[in-house]
Amino acid sequence: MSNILTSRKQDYSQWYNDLVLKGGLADYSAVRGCMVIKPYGYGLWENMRDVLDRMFKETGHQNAYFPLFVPKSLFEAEEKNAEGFAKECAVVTHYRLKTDPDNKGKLIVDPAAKLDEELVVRPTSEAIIWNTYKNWIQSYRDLPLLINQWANVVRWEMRTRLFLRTAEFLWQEGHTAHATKEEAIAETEQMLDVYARFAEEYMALPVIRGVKTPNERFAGAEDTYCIEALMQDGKALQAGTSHFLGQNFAKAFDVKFASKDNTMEYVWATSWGVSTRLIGALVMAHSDDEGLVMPPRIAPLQVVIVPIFNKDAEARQKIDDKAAQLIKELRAKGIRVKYDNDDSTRPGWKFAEYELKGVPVRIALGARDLENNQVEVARRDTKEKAPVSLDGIIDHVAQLLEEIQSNLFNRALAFREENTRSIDTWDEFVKALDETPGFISAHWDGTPETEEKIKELTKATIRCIPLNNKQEAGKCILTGNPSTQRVLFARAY
RNA sequence: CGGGAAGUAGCGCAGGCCGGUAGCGCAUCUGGUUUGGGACCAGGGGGUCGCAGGUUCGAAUCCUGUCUUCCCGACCA
Repeated sequence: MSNILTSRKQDYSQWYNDLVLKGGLADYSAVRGCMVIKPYGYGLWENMRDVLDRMFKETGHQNAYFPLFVPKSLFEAEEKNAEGFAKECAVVTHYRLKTDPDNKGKLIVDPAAKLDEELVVRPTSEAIIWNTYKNWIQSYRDLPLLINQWANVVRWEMRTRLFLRTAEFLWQEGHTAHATKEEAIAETEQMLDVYARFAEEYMALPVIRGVKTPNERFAGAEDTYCIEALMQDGKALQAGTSHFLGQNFAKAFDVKFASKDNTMEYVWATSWGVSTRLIGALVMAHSDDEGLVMPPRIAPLQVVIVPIFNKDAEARQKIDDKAAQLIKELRAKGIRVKYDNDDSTRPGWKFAEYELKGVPVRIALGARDLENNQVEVARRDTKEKAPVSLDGIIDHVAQLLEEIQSNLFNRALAFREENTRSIDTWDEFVKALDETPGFISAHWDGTPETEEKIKELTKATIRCIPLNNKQEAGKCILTGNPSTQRVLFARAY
């Protein structure tokens, strides 16, 4: 194990890679652009998934599963959606291999096994799902249809980065059908709210809720809502999206229902998703030069107990016994705890290792502590250490976990506020992007052309128009044309 | 897909120009001493040098192709 992490200042990208790889979240694989999610990273994803899944169910959704493959003819049915994803689709053209007659021990694609119709590996599942919904929806009584699926999808990206952009990723995608436009919009907003609450309350990640401009909209949507977060290098990251799809998919797949008035109407649709990209957001939002920093509520491991042994076997037994008791009591409180009594590494090594992994609370337990009826408690977020009496230690730890959770959120929020600037001139805008990156709140004349031009000139995009945005008259940062509100710009992942 | 860099033991690297028995540090294994911030001593194991061709008596080294990764662009959650 190499002990050296690249610092954020030195090379932010390398720091991120180091954390993901050395922190044991993921590994590269033999497949281009695809990563292996390791147990620690997958444990984190499981915790995130479990919370989200509960929130989805609490809002009336059910899980289902649809096929990985989408026949090309279905995929192309909704034109804009198909066009938007066409460039990055993996396509299955054959269903069989055979041994190579010219090269023993090797396989070739059997030309005789060509599919009549190619299968697209789903980059998103609207097509296959709406083709199915057609059969499930006849009457207004079948609505609303509220379905979520946990799945993998494939997008053949040109440039990949662990968790942030991989060719295959895990996500959930909700797909709902409604009788009215208003109800569908309410669903879109409700799910955005679920995502925002999840990000803020569980990931300790403050997010801006907003609406995308037409340029940045999901292919096939009428409106795309999003949550946007700010990373420590001042770049924005889209952490989740919720789309109001109008009747686009209903029309493309002919999904109609008989209303109460006995008229045939197209249903109104939404879709919404978050992915393993959230893990990338988590890493970049909270971690430091010592390693990962996990928010307690979703940390795979919340507390680690490190024994400090010495030669005295009797003292050792006492430490083991006390640790066993602490674990029992912490687990009774629902706290995820591990006792690391591996004798092949010394305490200092373990301290560094669990800091790298971002375990929120570390308890060191030695003979000296037991004599004083105390333990040493260290918190990962501030790296503070303090002796704590064994009387009431369980409550102390439980409370400390909550404190760390809110501290991480407050810290990230303060960072975002420090790095959100209101700017009114083009020169300052350009200068800020290079010198003090972050969110920039600025006026925009509302045209796609201007947005495109700004992107060309600065690589900054409009991250969103914040919900409940204050209306104020102003002049567009680029063109000087009149504007009615500020929008949020940033360079983004 | 364009530009740059790289692939040699689990990890990090040297060797390559000038072809001739594959090396170093960490990790690992065994034994011992240790344990309050990445321990120490002694001994051992592990690599067809990314892959495929070619040149050669002989290739990690020279040539061609190919795959993968990283960084910078274009694309994107």
